Amino acid sequence: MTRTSERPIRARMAPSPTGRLHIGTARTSLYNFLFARHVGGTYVLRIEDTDLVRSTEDDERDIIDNLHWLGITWDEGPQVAGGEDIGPYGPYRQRNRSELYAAEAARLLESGHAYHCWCTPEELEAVRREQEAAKEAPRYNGRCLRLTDADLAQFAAEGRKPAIRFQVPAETVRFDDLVRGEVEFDNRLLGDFIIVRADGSPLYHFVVVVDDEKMEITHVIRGEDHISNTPKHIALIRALGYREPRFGHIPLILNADRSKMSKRKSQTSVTAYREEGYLPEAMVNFLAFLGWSPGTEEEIFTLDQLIERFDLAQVHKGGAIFDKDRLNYLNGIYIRSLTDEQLALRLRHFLPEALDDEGVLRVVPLIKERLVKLADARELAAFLTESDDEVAALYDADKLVPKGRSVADATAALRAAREALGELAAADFAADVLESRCRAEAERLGWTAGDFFRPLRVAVTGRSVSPPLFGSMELLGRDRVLARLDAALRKSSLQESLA
RNA sequence: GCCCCCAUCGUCUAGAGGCCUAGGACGCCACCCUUUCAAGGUGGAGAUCACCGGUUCGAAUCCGGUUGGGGGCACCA
Repeated sequence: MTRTSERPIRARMAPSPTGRLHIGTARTSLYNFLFARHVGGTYVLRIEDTDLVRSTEDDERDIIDNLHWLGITWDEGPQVAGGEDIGPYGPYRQRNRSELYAAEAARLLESGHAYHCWCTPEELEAVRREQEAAKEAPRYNGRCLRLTDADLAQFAAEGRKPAIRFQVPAETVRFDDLVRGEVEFDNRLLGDFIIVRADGSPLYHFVVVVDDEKMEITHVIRGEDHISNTPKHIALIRALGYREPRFGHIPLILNADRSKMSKRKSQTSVTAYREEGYLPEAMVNFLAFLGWSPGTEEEIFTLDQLIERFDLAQVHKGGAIFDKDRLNYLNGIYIRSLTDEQLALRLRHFLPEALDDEGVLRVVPLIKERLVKLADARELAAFLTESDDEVAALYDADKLVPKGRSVADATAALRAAREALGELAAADFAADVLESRCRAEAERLGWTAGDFFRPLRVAVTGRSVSPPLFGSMELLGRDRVLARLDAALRKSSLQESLA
């Protein structure tokens, strides 16, 4: 066997644009990336779009954009979705490599490693159903291996077009998996499989082998769901006279019920997490630790630190549940590690246009340590862009009145605050001034500060949970604060008179 | 059904024969701080290392079996 370890190291990610970038694909891409960068190898992006019906340019764009967003870079591949597709080992979209696959399939036909299969999908489906009913392994029965000239003439007369099927050699295949060690499989258990459809388009197991060879890939790191497919790939590699790459199968990311992470049971698209306001740094840190750990108690790592520390030998064998609580925790850590300016920049698209850049920057100190996700800023800062009427619509006695107090009490508190703050000039509407004034009022009325602040908070923000009260008042400004206090006063006096 | 893979607190994990009466983190609970909520601080509950046999003076760590879970077996990737 060729000693692949002596070839320059080349790894690849091979997403299929038949859906948004999947969390699992992102993690596999990340591990490949960390591996390639750690060893100083070359990293290649190949688009696996052999399924022309399901592949879309939108999905390719989503995948490439999100890979970039995560900070994953590559040396070869289509750099821009829908863009040019050239490079030293290009093209990198499989739809642009069909001549190559046709030629390699022809070689297999010629050498007798593959044969034409005239069975229709319906016929195959019927056989499969019979096998399942008989509790047998569902695999091809080899019918087209034993065709007579008469059969052939008949198919031709019917106008049938043949698919090309690979004849799997009866042998035991072994390989040394980079994360699992020695794996053995008896290929006699496999049925011959299709490598080219009747319409001439090639299938995954075939193209992946051809491309990995032609692109000189030395290390194939992929999800564990492919470990059972590896013997097929090795059989193909041998039949085609290719060099065998090293294989490494990483554990799967799981749904809460421990099944393979799927769209039905979990949120799997990276775009969705991005839109919720997860930071790429947090996502990368989180994903890296789903199946790998540096062997120490450190847990916060930048991409560069991950590259430095990553080692396939420390990748786990068991699958890991996607734990959103932990992602949330990490996201909070990364959000709080940003400067106010950096955070304001990232928050821009999550906040209403009505809040200008200066406005965003001014709310940041108030909401920063309250954000789990960037999108949380919308609710936290809503009181700033909502009109006084909108805020007033949120008032109700339940919120306005502190526990153990009456509506009359709340009214008294609001009135006291209204009068005290009304005496201040707009220029004096600063958090520290507002706070000392309000505390003085609370003391004068014999209220605890906490109780006294509650009606004010609801009056000013419409909510019983809000960013720090006086900072919020400062941002709102004198006129709007007083208007809201007045509105709350009307509401509570009204309720008082009704009571 | 057959084959392959896996197995430490609810979750992510440390652990590569004695350092483990199993460590950290998330989550949970309590307290502190405190104008709400957070953030932060302190403490706590939480794992007979799936089970059963071996090997060994000694096993979470090595071996075998059992059980459980997952994955694969497409003219999807």
